[in-house]
Amino acid sequence: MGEIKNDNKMINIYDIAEMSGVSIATVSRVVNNNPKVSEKTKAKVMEAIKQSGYTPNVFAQGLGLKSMRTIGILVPSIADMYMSSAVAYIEDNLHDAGYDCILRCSGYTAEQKETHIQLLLNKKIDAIILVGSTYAGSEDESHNTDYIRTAAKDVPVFIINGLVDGENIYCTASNDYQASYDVTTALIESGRSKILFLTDSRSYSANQKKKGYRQALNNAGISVDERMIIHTENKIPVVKSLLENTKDIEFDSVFATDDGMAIGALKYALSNGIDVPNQLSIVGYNNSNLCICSEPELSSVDNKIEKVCKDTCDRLIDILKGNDNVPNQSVVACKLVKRATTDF
Amino acid sequence: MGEIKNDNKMINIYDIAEMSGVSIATVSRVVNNNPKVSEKTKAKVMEAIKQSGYTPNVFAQGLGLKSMRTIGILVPSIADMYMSSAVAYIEDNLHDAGYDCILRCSGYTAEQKETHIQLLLNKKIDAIILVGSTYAGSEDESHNTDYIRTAAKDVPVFIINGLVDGENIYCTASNDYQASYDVTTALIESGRSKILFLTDSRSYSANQKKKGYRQALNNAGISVDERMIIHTENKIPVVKSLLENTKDIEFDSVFATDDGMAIGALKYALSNGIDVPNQLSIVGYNNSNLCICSEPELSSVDNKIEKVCKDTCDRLIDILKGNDNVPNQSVVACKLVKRATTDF
DNA sequence: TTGTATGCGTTATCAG
DNA sequence: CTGATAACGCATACAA
Repeated sequence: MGEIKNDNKMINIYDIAEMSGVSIATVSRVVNNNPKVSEKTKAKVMEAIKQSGYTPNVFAQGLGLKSMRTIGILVPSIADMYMSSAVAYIEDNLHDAGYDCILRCSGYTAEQKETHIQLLLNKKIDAIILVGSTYAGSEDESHNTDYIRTAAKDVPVFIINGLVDGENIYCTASNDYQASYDVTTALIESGRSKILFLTDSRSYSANQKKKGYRQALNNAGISVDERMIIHTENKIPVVKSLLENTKDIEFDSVFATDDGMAIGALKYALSNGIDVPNQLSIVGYNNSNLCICSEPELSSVDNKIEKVCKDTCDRLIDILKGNDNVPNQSVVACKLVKRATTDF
Repeated sequence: MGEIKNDNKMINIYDIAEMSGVSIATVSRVVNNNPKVSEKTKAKVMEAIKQSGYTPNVFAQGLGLKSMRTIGILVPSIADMYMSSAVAYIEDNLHDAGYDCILRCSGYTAEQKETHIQLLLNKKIDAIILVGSTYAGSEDESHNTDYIRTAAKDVPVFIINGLVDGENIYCTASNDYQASYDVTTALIESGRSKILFLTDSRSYSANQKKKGYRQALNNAGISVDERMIIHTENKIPVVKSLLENTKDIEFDSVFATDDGMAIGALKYALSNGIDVPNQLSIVGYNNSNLCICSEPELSSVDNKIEKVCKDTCDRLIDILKGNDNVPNQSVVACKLVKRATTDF
């Protein structure tokens, strides 16, 4: 047992050179599709490679090229549905372009994020992608994105759904401000005025949503009641019992920055005999599976994560090709998906 | 713009050696915590390292050690909730042990799986983890796990939720046979006899579930009606309309191999005025978020993915430490979570 | 305890 | 078009 000592000396470029009667330089040229090599010798070398099943040693390649064609992906939690689908799109795009992905889950605290980003940089990745606006700093502490600018001195940094200024930093975000403004406005136009805003985050994205909510109320001449803006956990039962214990403030609609919280509100309504959407309209965010699981099905904002990821990867690939005129920021429009928890 | 040419010559072991007035060998010893180095010189070197912010070049380390302490994770789709939570646990465990993870999403076809596993091997990872029983072969084609045995000649292969024989292959699976047997038996004992079995897969795991279902029926003296075993897609609306068009076969309960299909069945019941659980009992699998999203909430099998991942990583770390007596297979018990779609 | 010298497997720069 | 050979940055066996 356990005798898989893997002593089989890996075949290397010298072996191929010998087998095909050429120098290692020529083998290297063939492997790298260098045009200045005659068809004849190329054929010989290719044959030897095929026979032996040779593949170049990536460590040696990395040492020479200072790159292993690897991208670091940092995500607070891959178990989150929004993040995991983002990673799915990213991995797919990058893989097609010949890059591998190192995944790290950082958690949400500032310290964790900085530590993980540093560890990732040590791996000499070609670029880093930060998934989720949690990396884009929070409400009051605008300074705490400095660690991103520091990282950007080493490799290009790409942010999914956050906007951070800085050289070598590239951001793609869905237009959460506009989407949030539009949803709030639609609720108002459908006769609602007491709109509960539920969020679990103080990230860049959450702030954009909050701004859109405020602006829509302002534009409609409704003064913002700060008690209507509630920070909670993105967990169905937590939100449900939260609302059950919030009898002091009246609301005729709920707008949540994640579907989980919206479902919590829906559960609250169902178990308290509140008619949805007539007595209570509910809108979620992210257009996740939960939307079509609930009954009635949940209206939600589709934040076009696939497009955001595609844009990000396209620009990453451009940058790594050496392309110079790549825009630093881009914004993707969201889309409201109307289902049965709203009547507009 | 674009002037981030990164020309800053990376500081290397020679620089540190010079700065601290020692040889590179000594620096290397300090970096690797080699005990035979005096406290005094160690302090000097540490100081230089701290001053300069030096970190060893991982490519050079890899070239010498033939390892970059990296584990390859192969998963058919990271957007799947079950898989993404598995990857979350795996990444966490491995990270704590000082390993990084390369993630690849392979898709479900045999060809894709083989290609991706090969590409992963070329990266000279230290081990490979296959997440999901789709890698463990399907019903009829027992031979098609050979590509796993081939890979295992290069590096240890770990399978999450599948059992494949072979040297250097280590498997951890939840006991889906037993769980399925227990669920089916419970349904029977609560007075059901026409149990629809819904599945979207022919993987090892799906087969185990099917066997448990059959065995329970047999033991109860109920002959298996093959029409009750239905292969479909794990999509809520697909299953819902499937059942709406299946008026020819009667059923008083549904057991699905994934929560998504169970929710589809629930939706069918709700929209057709069928009382759940009285007229129709429903049990799902994976105990996902969907269970507490639906109304009534879904009974489901918790397959203890966290424990499965922990076991897998523990053994992986053991193996890579050179430990010899590591069991090849282990099985983790599932747990039925009773909610409102069943009355037992 | 410390230093010297060599190997690891490529890529790339020169000559030829 | 092809071949020597010098980096690349580190670990380590061997000397001292």
